[in-house]
Amino acid sequence: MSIVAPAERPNAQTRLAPAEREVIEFFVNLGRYVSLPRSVGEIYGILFARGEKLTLDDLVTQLGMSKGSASQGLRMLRGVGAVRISHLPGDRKDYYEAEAELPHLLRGFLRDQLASKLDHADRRLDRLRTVIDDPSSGAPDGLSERVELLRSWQNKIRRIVPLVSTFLKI
Amino acid sequence: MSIVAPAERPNAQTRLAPAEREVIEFFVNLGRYVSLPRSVGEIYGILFARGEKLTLDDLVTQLGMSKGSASQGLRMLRGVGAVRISHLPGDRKDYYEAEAELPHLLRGFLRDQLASKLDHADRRLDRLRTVIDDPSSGAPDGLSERVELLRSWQNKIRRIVPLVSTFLKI
DNA sequence: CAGTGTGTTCAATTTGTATTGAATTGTGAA
DNA sequence: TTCACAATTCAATACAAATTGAACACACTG
Repeated sequence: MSIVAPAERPNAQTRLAPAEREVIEFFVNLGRYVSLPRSVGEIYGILFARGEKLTLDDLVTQLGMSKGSASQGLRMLRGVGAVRISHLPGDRKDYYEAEAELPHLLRGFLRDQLASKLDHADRRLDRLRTVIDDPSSGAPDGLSERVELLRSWQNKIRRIVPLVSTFLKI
Repeated sequence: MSIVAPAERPNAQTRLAPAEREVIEFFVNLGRYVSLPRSVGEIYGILFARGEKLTLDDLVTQLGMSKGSASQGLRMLRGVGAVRISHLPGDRKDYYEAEAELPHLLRGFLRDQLASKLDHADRRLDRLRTVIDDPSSGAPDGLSERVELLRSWQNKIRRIVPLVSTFLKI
């Protein structure tokens, strides 16, 4: 009985140049701060490092990740405008490249992420107020004042967004 | 053989007033945006809702969480200055209350979280540059220019922080 | 001291999130 | 149509993070 050596599966990361690996790790780290999955950071990282258009299949082989991950990661990145999609004539593949302009990236983030979250918090605060105003809700002393404080925070934050936007010339 | 009914363990959440539950959920949600564990949001939430000093044991019984969670959650909240600790004469317990002033909270966040992360990114960028400058790193064409772009982002973000701070009168 | 009432630690468990890959859908070409 | 290829979906799995609770450490008290 002979023992078959495990197939030499070339760990995909191996073929990346050191410089590329470093850039990828940079974005993976950056993504962690906003709790993005590693795969998303990797995808943006390699697109940023290469500075050229890559296909889903390129990502799969170069990064050694599954098609599923690549597909979902690209969807997220498209969603916030961090990658652009394009096509080559006579080629059915989708080609992706990194959007590297900070203003563009931030605009996407402010619009898609922050705005919707602020709205959600608004609705939640409204509901909170009606609950508290109901005498049977058992609201502790002074709670409604503290909730008004929350609303004033909310308003301040809303006024900051355009301030930051103009500073960044978005 | 008689079947003993399961002990009537009053689900701790039950004793919370509706208004309190609503406030707690608000902060749990808020915390999710910055990926804080639910327990942390709950702790800050009940402290905010009550507006009075509570002990670790109060949190355990009122929120129905373990001592371990309460202890660790409080440590984190203390760390960013979101709760204040105090003591009563002749009482060994620690009493906690929520810091409800936005400026104070943001100051803690900016200092402890953002600043250290920007520094970390700085170091990472420096390393990235040295790697790229090494000709054997296999850096793709134009990468060093794109990395310089990253540095300019970084600088812009650094200039925004004081801007926001003054606007919020921190 | 021993005893009691605190808060903390951390290995084990539970819960939650990301990733995989086979099945599926969509689409253009022949 | 059917074929061939590309991307997406999603149930199963692997992985990561939060929570538990019992053991521990500490410090005041009698």
